[in-house]
Amino acid sequence: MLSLYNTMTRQKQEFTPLDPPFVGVYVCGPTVYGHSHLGHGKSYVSFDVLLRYLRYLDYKVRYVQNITDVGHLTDDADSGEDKLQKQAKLEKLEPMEIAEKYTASYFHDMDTLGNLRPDISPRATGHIPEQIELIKTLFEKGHAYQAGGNVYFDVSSFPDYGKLSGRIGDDQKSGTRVCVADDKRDPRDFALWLEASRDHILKWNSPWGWGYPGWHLECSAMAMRYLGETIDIHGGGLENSFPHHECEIAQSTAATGKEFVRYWMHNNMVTVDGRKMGKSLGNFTLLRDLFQRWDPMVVRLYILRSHYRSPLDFSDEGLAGAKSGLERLLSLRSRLGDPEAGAPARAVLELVRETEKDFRKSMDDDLNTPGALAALFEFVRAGNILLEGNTSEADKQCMAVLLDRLATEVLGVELTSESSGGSSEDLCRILGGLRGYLRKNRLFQEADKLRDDLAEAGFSVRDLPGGVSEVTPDI
RNA sequence: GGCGACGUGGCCAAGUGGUAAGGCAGUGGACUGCAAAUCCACCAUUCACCAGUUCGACUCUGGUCGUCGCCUCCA
Repeated sequence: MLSLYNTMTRQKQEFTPLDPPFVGVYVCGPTVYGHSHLGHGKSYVSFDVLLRYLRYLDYKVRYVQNITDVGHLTDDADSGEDKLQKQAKLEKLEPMEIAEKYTASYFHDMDTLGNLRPDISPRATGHIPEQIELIKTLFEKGHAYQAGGNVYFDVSSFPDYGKLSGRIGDDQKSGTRVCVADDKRDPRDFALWLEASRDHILKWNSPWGWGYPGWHLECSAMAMRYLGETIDIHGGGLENSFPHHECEIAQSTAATGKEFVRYWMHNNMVTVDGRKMGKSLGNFTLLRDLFQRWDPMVVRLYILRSHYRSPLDFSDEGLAGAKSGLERLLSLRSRLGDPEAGAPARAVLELVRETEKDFRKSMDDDLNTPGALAALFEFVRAGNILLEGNTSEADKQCMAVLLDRLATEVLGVELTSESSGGSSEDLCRILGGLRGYLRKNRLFQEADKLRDDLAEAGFSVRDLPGGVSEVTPDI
């Protein structure tokens, strides 16, 4: 039975969908004005694993993740500049060109990391009518008020505001750096619609004049549009729980009178030397740069080695550890090959069953991927031992299927080296044969020279029992 | 100031009221022509600190110290 930590109740709860077997999941997507960094990677890998695991459990999941291509300001006062517009000026492009460019970059990085595409990736600018409708409803129900060309949500009309983040009461003023817009009735009130200045490029006509939607509105509008008024799971980064998700709850619940989200999930941050990796500190590492130095699957495994609700401190040492672990998994998978199915031995069936049981036990416990990986590594040792003895093709097939299902299908860690397909695979076999031949004839100097040259070219040599050698590209 | 999270071996990282998974690194051994890979063995009497509850706590309660996040856009 899967249990998930619900930020709203501050405890792990058994997961049951509203309308089984269907599950609606909404995850806050990126604002597309820059390339993705490791922090995005951790977040979206975590939720990708949630999706994969739900599907492994045979739920029919609809996964919606927005693309924010408008509307967020550089600061809380109305004076802030649209971030896309700012980046557009910098790059001398249209805001929509910026959105296109970084949306493509985002998808490319996520594909490389092995994340499945969301079923729907709605753009905020494509849902302005839905957002305007939502504001109208809030007006009708007395939760919104107008101040000039701006429209605000009246927080005092929604008593549950602050429940998710534990910020009850209105004394959020002391010690904060919030610059309160002076046309708000209450400092906690937040914008639903903002009047656009003359030089603002991204703007739309509305009942309240030309403007653009508030910062929190798009997620409410798009989540409800595609997943209904009550959605099963809403995910996002921890830093979004307040104010973003708090405001989403207020808007959506006030508009429909129904519970908006049943399970709130928040993933923790990537840190660098203990400090949050983020755009404001400028201490971020871009995924595309990371991929130059590390195989994307190393990065993925590195992320999975810590729990999604724990912070992950970025270090080369950690990445190196993940790399060794990945090599271990790859090595076993490659030893198993691609054999025919059949009737495996009892010991193999037993091992496979135990492994899957342990794996599921960890995953059921709020997606404990470090625990799930431990089960996999124990399987690797046991599998290697079995391979030392007499194993049938059916045994190997059975073990290979398990690895493919748990490591690749559920955790998304690709274990086939598709990079070495075709001709290079043939070359590796020929060179492996050559080293075997040289060793058999005790031409060790020549054999070792070949090994050294291959190492320099990025290939590892492994002498197998029986005199042949295996050549594989390094990761 | 308010809200919240965390503190486990050299590093990373799980965990249960009944006596510490796993990975990396390290050491010794088997195997090898030598390596690598693989396997075997070793590697925290101890889980920030101090009290308390308990037959028994790393796990529950209270306190102390430390680190971090949010309260402004941010995954």
